[in-house]
Amino acid sequence: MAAYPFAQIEEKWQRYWDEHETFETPDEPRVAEDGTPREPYYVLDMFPYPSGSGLHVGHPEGYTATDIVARYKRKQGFDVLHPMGWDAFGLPAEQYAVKTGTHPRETTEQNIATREINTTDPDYYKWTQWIFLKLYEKGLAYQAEVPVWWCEELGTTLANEEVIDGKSEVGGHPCERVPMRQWMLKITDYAERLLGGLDDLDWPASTIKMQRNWIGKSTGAEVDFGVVGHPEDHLRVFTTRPDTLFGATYMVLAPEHPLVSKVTTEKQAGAVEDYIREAQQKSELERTELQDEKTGVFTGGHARNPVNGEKIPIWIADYVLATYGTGAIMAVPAHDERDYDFAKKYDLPIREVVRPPGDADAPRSDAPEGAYVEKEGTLVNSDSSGHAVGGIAEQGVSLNGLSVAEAQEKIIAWLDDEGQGRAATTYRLRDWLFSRQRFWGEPFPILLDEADEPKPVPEDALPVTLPDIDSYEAIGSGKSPLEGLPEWVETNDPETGAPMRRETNTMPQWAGSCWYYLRFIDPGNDELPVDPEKEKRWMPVDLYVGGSEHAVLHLLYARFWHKVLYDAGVVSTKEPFQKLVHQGLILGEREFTRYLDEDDHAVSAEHVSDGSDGKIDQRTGEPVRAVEVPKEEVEKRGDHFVLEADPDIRVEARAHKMSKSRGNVINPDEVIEEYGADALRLYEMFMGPLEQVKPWSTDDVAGVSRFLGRAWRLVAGEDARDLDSSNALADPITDARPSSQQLRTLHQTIENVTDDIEGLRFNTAIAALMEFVNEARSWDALPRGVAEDFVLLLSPFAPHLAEELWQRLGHSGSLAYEPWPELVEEHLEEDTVEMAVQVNGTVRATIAVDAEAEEEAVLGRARAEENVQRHLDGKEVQREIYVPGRIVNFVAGG
RNA sequence: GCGAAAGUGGCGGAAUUGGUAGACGCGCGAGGUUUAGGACCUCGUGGGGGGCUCCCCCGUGCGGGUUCGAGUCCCGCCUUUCGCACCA
Repeated sequence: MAAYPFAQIEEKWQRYWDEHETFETPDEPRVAEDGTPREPYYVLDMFPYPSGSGLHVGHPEGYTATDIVARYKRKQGFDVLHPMGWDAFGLPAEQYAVKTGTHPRETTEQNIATREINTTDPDYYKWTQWIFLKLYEKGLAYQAEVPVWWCEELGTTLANEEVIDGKSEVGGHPCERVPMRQWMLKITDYAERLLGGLDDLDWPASTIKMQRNWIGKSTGAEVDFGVVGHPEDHLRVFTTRPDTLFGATYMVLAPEHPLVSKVTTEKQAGAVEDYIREAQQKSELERTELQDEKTGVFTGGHARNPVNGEKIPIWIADYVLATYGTGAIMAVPAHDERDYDFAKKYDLPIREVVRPPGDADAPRSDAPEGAYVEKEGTLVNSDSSGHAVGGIAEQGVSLNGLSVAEAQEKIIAWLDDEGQGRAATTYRLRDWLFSRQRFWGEPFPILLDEADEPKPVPEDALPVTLPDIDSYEAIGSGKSPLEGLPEWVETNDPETGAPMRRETNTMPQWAGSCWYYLRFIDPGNDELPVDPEKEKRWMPVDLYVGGSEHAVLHLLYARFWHKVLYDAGVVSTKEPFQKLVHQGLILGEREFTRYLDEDDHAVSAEHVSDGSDGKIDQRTGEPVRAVEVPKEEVEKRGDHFVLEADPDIRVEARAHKMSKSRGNVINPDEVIEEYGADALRLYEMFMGPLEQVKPWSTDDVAGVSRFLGRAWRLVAGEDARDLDSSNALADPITDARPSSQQLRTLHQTIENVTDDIEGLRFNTAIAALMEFVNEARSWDALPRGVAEDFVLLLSPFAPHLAEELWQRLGHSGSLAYEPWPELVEEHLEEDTVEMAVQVNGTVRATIAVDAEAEEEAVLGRARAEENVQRHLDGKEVQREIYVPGRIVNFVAGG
């Protein structure tokens, strides 16, 4: 039998909330009893985003946390907006999973029905298109030819990750890089603001850092190098170390650099072409992963260093990325590790120009081993001031003797004066490739004329809806499936009537989720994405909870759109999400694994490591296979778990990510079936800190379920078996005044639970509620007022049970808007306190002393303790440490 | 390779201003209750030791240090997890 009748209780109260629209968020602020309007509080979960592993208990974790905060804030007198919705675009095959993915609302209640939004609803994506038009009007959406992987056999384009060794991951068909017309969003225009905006956000430091790294701001200089034999051209490089210009002994271009063919000499043409072809076959993944050995070829051409007129060779190498900076670098092997490796391999000259601090005077004929990359030291070998620099400047420049910082400043000024360079900032962030050749996405509100010139669809013609078709399959040749629907594609210019074609690419998955938090505020508006008054009232989102896998993509894209909407006057805040928390992953139950080699001999776990093709015995390189071991056959020896039957064989003990293939997925529906939604909520929060990765343990769910049963019986009575035993109360519920001891227990609980919810420490908040119940069960009688406050404290965590108990305590309505119990400090005060007495830092006794006791009296009591005397015997007390209410420490020696 | 976070009982985790380490829960043990129980109740539970209402020693990844006092602060390692990975 269940610990308490949760099934009846939960069904009853879910129906009640639904019928009474208990959690409806009003558009107009509610007014508190004293006439002041309630403050708004906006708490939001990231859109459910279905994955291949289907529905599992990780899903409700974030929702439960936000639901607890929402319920708590309502009791604190806030108007709370806590909506839910889903993003169904992008993954048609998983739409069913998306729908079941929203099912966890059973655990978070149907408090959202009237604000539900769905990105695939034309009434929603009308405004996604509207926002795209704003981007377009501002010149932030443009078309460009971008190389993408194209697979002829599969008839589709593929992402970088889907191509290995120039072949498709699926089927192994050959692929090639083809430039295609793509829509791009100019997120780079906002790089600086996206960076600056991070400063004032209450976000996890790691996420802020990831965004900073992603944006990747570098400051330095652009420098123009002349091309020998081509006076009309120059090679522009970006460098963060312009101080090392005199140390540049060669240049390297990315294989895709536009000037490669021009600088290549006839003699080198064959080698260069071969190299470029090879580089093209590699995916970007390979180019970066196979980093062990750098490769490159000499073009035969030379460049001229603007600071000294030196003629240096031009190479091409794929360690220089076409997409970063200018796609060309000056190589300073003495002060850059990559350049150093390359110079060593191809025997290129290395010239030291920054001498590390400490050996400034040491004369050096040979370049030192390795690259010195620190920015401390003194410039050497950097002087062209005695002469004109041929064709560039009348007078050279000297950096010798300067620090790195001084040298940078001086050389940038000199380059600027001579027109050969300038201070510059570069970002790693690239413009956002915004089009997909898929059916299931938002259509672009764009028409193309006969010359392929885009023209926006007028606002009043939105939305541009997807056609109603059965087959979503690709039609080949790199075209969107929409292209095969002439009746949809062919249209007329609504202004001139001229024949036009619709843009057939669709928007990527991220589009709809870039602004959904605004739509929740005003879901039915057909005039605007969101009403400005309402936007002002609710924004920004006060608490945003979601997985860290979106740390860069969604959170960066949404911030970008938000800033564009701010510039367009649509929103009043510069940042959308004020406070952000990532819930930690929930892993499967802990498993014990042993390993067997091919002959079924046991292999101790410490010898097993990851091979290229699964687990191997690292001593022999032989493959091993994993076998699960029941936990009864395992014991702990020292730091490791071993087989009970053979203690020399270690087993691996760890929890794994839930996945269908591993078969360790816990389904929340089954947990709810057995223990109820309140128990599931409570357990998910009790497991540990919200942000932390935690292993699931079904046994532990039983523990919190027992606690709920004890709470139920504490208030409803030991005999309360089901709802039919009417509105029974426990006999010991009394109308007598609570004792000071009872008040102290209650108010300690109020203090702990309140502080812990504020800090999102739900695990310790629940522990405090458990302590209350453990204590209260020993009382002869439970005063009604104490019981009521306890039920209110419990209610954010176990709302169904709390409502039922609240009703049994004599209330007719929901407790959802009952005020949160207030802490009364004086109830916390204790008459006596326990203090530890130490001798030389080790506890030798504890004494109960009057809370008001004077230091001397306490020390006297402490000294009088028998065990303290024993340890002080024959010693002289040199010092007495007294920390009121906490500790006494006698420091004795001799 | 670089960066960040974290290492506490058999397990999940408490103890974030240095002040009685192990709250709370699981598991385990003993007892009670029950026709029965994967229910409920009571007590115990870091390890070791003793002459066992009590006392002693050891104990928060490892090695040093600061302090009357360190899980907490400092220095140096080790391990794990998560990011980033030629960004000039």
